[in-house]
Amino acid sequence: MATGRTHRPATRSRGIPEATVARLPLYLRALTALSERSVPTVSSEELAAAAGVNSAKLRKDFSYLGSYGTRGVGYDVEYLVYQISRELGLTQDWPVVIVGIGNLGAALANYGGFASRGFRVAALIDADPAMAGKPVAGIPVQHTDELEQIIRDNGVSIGVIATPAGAAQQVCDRLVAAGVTSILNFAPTVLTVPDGVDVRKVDLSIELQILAFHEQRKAGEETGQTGPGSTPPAPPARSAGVAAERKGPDGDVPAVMPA
Amino acid sequence: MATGRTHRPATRSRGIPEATVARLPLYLRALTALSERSVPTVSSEELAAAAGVNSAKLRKDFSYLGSYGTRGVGYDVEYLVYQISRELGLTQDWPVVIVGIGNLGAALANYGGFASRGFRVAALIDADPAMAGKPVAGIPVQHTDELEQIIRDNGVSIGVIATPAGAAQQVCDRLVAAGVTSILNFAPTVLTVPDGVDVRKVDLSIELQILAFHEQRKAGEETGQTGPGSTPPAPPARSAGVAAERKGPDGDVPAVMPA
DNA sequence: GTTTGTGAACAGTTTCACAGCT
DNA sequence: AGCTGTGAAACTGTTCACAAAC
Repeated sequence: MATGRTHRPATRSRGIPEATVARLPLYLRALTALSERSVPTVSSEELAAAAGVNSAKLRKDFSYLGSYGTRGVGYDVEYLVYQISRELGLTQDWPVVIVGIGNLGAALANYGGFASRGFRVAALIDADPAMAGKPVAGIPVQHTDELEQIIRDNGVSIGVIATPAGAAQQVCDRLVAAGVTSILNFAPTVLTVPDGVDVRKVDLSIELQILAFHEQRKAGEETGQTGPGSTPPAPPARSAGVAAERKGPDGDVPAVMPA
Repeated sequence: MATGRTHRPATRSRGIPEATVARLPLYLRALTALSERSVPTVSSEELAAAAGVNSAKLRKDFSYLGSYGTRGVGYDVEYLVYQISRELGLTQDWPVVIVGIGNLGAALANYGGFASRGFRVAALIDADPAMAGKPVAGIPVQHTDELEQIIRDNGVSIGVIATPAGAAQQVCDRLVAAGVTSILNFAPTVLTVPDGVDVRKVDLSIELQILAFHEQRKAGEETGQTGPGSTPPAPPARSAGVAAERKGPDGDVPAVMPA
């Protein structure tokens, strides 16, 4: 076994299945919209439609939280908003730091949905000394040297990494050492963290590749073809032992096929 | 049944499980890194470690693609890069449009990982006439009026929505009507699309809420408490019929608990 | 001896369908 | 009559463990 865990152990936290937890924010958003329109109660059918899931799933999900509905009537919107908020831990506020204030980090800092819902941007941190003091989204950027201090002074337990891939693991290690136990990673790298630290990743490039897979399938269905017949698949070296005849001195991969 | 599907039908596409498809980009990234270091072969154990999964899972995943390894040796890096790229449809290039060039849209346009791996930003589109013509990441922003024209002229089948939530469904409808069949949605809304259109969403706020849930659980374990005892849970109105006594005239929800 | 590929066991998730409460 | 809450069934995904290939 290696130095640290890479994946959280799918911890069926407190009896609530992970898949359910991942949907609670969706329900909460739909409920908040209903609440703003002063809708008093909602049925599982209506709420499920608003959240984009089916109603049986929604009822099962809510059953893990307790019996918060009324048979023959539906769910009290306000009450459910409160219960889900509480379950998600949104009745307290969570100071977060964003590390890496490039294009993406700045966009995140400016993102409204961040500030709402109990999350507060406690600090913006960047390695570039030239950025120090410059305000982004009204918050002055601080230098990476201050990272540990900032984490401790603000009691930060959630960190957002928006650095280049090369810096992400190092930043992650420092965040964890300073006491952060939840990390949202936007850098395209696999982070290794100790047990007890949660990592979630958001990866644009991965999402696009998944879409491309399905897109290709759709196209292939129409024409009966699997893909465009470009270079034929180079067969793996068949001679025993050394299998690396094909790799040229430049070591460059045609992974992306420029054309 | 409503006007359109909200969820793709979990289509176990071409025999490859969805969960496996979602990990292929991860393997590809790890393999590309190995390839750049001119590593000729890799074992399932090593590659799994680099991708942050366990080796049994990786072998099972690869078994869906075919038998591309050599027992006693491992996998040929170059060959596997090619096979996965092809499976994901990355041997062709995919023109994408980004709609909504605010902070986030601009960050996405500037994101390097976008341009690599077969994705090409074909156009940037924004509703603000003042932005039209202004170059972002070297690409001039075009007005929403041109959307249909752009999609068709460039044969775009993948669209990225980075607009405010309120505009997202409308933009989505126009993209779909113009021929887009895969959408990556950054707006915090549930999109409704017809059958045959894939939607993937990236939602910062949801990810943070999931982290908060686990974070709260960790805190609760230490102290034996479930949460901070703020306002006691308002009981659901017990009288039959009208259940909305508590909602004030401003209709604002205490979902977020300012303190 | 090493490492893949895979059937079989296990675990988690979704859907069904209906009993039970209002 | 209407809608929730939930066992049971069906399905999907993961892990185990070992035979087969090198």
